[in-house]
Amino acid sequence: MAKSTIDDVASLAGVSIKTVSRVVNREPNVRQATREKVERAISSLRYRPNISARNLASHKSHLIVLVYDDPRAYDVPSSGYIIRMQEGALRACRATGNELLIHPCDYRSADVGQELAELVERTRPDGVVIAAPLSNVSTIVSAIKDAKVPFVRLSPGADDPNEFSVATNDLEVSADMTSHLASLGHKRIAFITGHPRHKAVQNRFTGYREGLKRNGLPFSEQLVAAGDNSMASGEAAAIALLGSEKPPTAIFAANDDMAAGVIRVANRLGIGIPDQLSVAGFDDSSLARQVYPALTTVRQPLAQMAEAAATALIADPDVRPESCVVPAALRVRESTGPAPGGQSG
Amino acid sequence: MAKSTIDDVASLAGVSIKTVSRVVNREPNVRQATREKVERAISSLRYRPNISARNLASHKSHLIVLVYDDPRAYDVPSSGYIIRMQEGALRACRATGNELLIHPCDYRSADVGQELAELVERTRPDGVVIAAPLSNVSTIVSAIKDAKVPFVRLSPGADDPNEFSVATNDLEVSADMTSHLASLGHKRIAFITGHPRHKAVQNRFTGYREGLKRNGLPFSEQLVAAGDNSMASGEAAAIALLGSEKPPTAIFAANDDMAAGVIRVANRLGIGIPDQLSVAGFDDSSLARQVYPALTTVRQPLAQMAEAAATALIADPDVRPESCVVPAALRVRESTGPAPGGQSG
DNA sequence: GTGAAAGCGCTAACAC
DNA sequence: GTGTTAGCGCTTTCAC
Repeated sequence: MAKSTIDDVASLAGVSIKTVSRVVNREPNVRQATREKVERAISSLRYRPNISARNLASHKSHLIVLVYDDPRAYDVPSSGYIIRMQEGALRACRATGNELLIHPCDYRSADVGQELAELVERTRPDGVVIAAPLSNVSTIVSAIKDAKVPFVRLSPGADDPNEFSVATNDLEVSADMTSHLASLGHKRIAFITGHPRHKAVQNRFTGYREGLKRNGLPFSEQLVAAGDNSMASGEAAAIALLGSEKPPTAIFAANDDMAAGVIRVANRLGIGIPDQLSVAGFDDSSLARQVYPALTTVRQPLAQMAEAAATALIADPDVRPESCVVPAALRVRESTGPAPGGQSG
Repeated sequence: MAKSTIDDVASLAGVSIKTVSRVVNREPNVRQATREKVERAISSLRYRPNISARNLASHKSHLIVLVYDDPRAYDVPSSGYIIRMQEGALRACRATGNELLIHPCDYRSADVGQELAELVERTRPDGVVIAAPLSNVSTIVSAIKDAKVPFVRLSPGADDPNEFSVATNDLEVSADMTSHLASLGHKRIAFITGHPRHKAVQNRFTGYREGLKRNGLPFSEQLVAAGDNSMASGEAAAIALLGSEKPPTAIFAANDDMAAGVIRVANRLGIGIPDQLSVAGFDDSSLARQVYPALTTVRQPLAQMAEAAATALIADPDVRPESCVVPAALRVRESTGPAPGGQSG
């Protein structure tokens, strides 16, 4: 038997197609008895509305696009990051009968803007979720803005109060991590900065400084090394930091990949973790539980952030919520411990 | 200005909408001059065909669904695995103007079948790519088969010659890995088996035995430990293997996560890698380069496999290609070396 | 080579 | 509460 249409359902139920449409779309103004009659017809015919027809008639696509940095472009692909965002966006879509289109792209490419504009023109999504670090690249954001499609940025520190965006409290939680290390008796806490384009990652540095201040610890340039989010850069930073005159007793890296680099170097140098050196990361990537010892890190609520973003896009555009902040949480594992020889707290 | 339609283009170019349609769809039977005239109109109006209208009229959705095991369900999410498949499927879709819908699902759930049937009924994709290990679960495959939608299984060892499927040579390459270890002088090569449901993973075990045979090495049950693809199971297996009377000098795990577990245990026990113990994995997950020492493993051509599968689905169904095998490759890194005290070859 | 007419299966606007 | 009438923007069929 061929696919049944709304007309089949209508004639079987003995009503008009409009009534069927009302039942399917859960609109009001249908008597209970009629509704049940239609529902019986629907299930006996195994009727499923044709999405294309619905989209064409309703001028909506029921499609949400998730745009993120192409993992191929990274030194070490942070796949877990992407998967968790997809998970959240999918949850929002499934709950509402929408579909998710994923679109990894390389923000370093000259024509990302053009690429995204075409994507939007072609698929006419109901909304676009832009993940960090793309959400901080102005060419990307403005390409989507110009395409006149609703969008939400997944980014720390919402800047433009007119635009809805979903953020996490990178700064605050980084200060907390620094306090965690300070409370273990560490006085010389180093920081490895991340990719300068990634704004969230900059906030982590600010949070680190804030954390030092809160604990009455002085900030020193000697205790800061520059990284670029890759594990290799974490290794280089660790070598510099640990080879210095007064090496730190704790290293806080702006992401897990770099923290893993620190651990690798420590292993190579025979420096015990956490006995001689405490190491903390940020992201709680799957890597964090896979390195030895397991990494103390920060769990970003990526899935919840993406879910909130997609939900906002799907909701009635007139009642778009305020920009929201989903808090991250410390995950204390084995890589941090009392400062060596110190009077730990 | 509002979005332009095919009618706008037709009147601007002074032709009928059918001619515009022909140009857009690259159909023959349009004079070159006409074609150019239409193309000028298209670009001056920035015309983009409406997908929903096209799909409705053509009875196609231009959608490919990629179904895979929900990473949330795993102990250690193998996100890289999924990202690489997505990458390949996306490549095929982008090249042909199709879109990809991703659908992670839990194959342990009682109603996956129902869930997938509804997905297909709702989205009417032009094809479904089923990733391993789902491609070996009969309820899943038959749910999709019953939905009468074309599908391709990403699975080792195509069984049903009537069905198109894309595979890799797990068995052959596992034998090669075993030979690699044997050629380093290892005589006692252990194997950690993977999740019994994952057929590819079983083939790796067969390949291991084949490799032993090729190198004149005896197979021994004592050198086999059961795992379930998780890192924890790899650790347990390593403890059993290394604590036995005659411990192996090399351990080949059916996937990288378990191999990482072996490395963790060796680190904990103070066993040097590769000096005292060689370790090999399978998958070349990002983890493989993140553990210390970097893991010798097998690179599965996941992206190419998914691309081949999606391409086949998109192509004319009458010219569906033969089932194909995309070969995997050894990635020799630092975790394998000459057998200790042995007369290495 | 090109065009006219007839839908695809649904929703929107409005009548009843 | 429910039905009628028009489309939405394309592709298809077939005529010319």
